[in-house]
Amino acid sequence: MPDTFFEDVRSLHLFSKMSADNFADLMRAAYVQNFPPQIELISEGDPSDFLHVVLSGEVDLFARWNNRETSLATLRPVSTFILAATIRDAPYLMSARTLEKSRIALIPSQDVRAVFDTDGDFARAIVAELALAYRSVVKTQKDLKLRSSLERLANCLLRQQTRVDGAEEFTLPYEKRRLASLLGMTPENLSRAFKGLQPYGVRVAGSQITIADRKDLESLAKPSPLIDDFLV
Amino acid sequence: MPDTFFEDVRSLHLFSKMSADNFADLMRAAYVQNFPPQIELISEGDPSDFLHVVLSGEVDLFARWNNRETSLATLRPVSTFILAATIRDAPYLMSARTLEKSRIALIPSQDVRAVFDTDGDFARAIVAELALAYRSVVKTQKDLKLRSSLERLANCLLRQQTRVDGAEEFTLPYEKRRLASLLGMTPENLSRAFKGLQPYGVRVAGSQITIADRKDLESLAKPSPLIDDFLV
DNA sequence: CGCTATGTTGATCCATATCAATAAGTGTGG
DNA sequence: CCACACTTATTGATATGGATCAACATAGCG
Repeated sequence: MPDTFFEDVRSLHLFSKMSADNFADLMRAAYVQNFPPQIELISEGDPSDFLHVVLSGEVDLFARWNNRETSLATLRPVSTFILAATIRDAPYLMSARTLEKSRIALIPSQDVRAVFDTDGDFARAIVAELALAYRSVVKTQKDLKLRSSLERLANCLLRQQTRVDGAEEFTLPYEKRRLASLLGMTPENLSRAFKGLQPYGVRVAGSQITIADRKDLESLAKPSPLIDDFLV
Repeated sequence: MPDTFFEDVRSLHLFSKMSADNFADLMRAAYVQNFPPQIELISEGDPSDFLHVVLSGEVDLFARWNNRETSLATLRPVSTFILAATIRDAPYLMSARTLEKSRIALIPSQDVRAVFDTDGDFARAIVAELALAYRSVVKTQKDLKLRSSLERLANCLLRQQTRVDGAEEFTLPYEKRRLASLLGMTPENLSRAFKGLQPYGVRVAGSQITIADRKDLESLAKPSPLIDDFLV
């Protein structure tokens, strides 16, 4: 009944190096579920009962406060989320919702913590994962505090272009309204920011982006590996 | 010659549970240095040669981009910094400077990674530390994206008051100009924000803050454990 | 005690949010 | 397959939070 999601999970850095026994322990009570779009998988403040793994589809991590809401990250297969909360046995800090039909694996948090307590390799894999996640949030914070919204958008487009191997034309992987939220601005402002990038050779048609001259856009964006490079 | 800083370092959660042997390995090439105020200890982009430990004094973590600068965190004794960069053997994402005369212990990063590779307990301690740090940055990001500067200041004051066990009057632990930067605003704007909190019972005299009625201030600040509580 | 850095205040400017209206997609059921 | 409804995107007008610039006050510090 649990289909072949084991391999997908196992393929993650987080789980690939642990012993088969420990992995089996983790998977014993794990299960997979299919969710339609726009389902709130977890809500901030809830106890972290499961470590989640996106197997297919797309998940939005967001946060609410005082009737406001902001998107913090987008997760695509195959990746885990809510690892820090699971480890600390602390409530979720973010909520998560499916953006499209998604398959999510759920691994009981107590099992994760139990294996973590005994398996040094697993602990080390978690360290690598958390350190990467930490650095990623720090970069986002620098982006938010040091750049204007126009600069953030410019750099975001350059990062996207890099992800598609520098192709001059590509499709935005987000709905614009969500992109605005991720970048910390309103949808209206994003529309205007796109226009503001026209003088730098950015063409927008729906979700199709064309960057006529990367150098030109870079002259405005001033990308930095210490903010924009995923791997650093 | 290396004085008694061993115990201070050992007392940290990060090191308290590891074996004496492994701790000795870590300390073998470690050393302590005294720095005057305003010394830049590390610069973003530099390779992470040392894990740093603040033994006394005060350290500012900040970042620069395009001639702008922002403070990201303040470190007080006894705490480590640059752990994620050390673990990943990646360049620092933040710069650090002493704010006052400070004693800093420097532990070679390669030793940290070596012990990390063999000592599961140490790896687990690092996980706990990183998970906490990660959650702390996420909270800051929510604060930045969901709140206005007035709300950020109000909540910051409430957090400070909590740190001093709810005393009605306390001293700001930061220079105002740095507080402004931490909160993502200009010094001028911070001045005005303090005035904006007067109607909520906040009195400011230099760095002395008086909160006449916490409830009143909370009605504006709407503090949330998922943003403002250190431990959650 | 004076110098320099920090903090305050006021005037103005600018970026971004908000509000409102329209247009363009997207999906659904007849 | 089209028509309708609903959501998303754009555009314009306006408001406002926050930045900038400039002057002055204040407080540390040598």
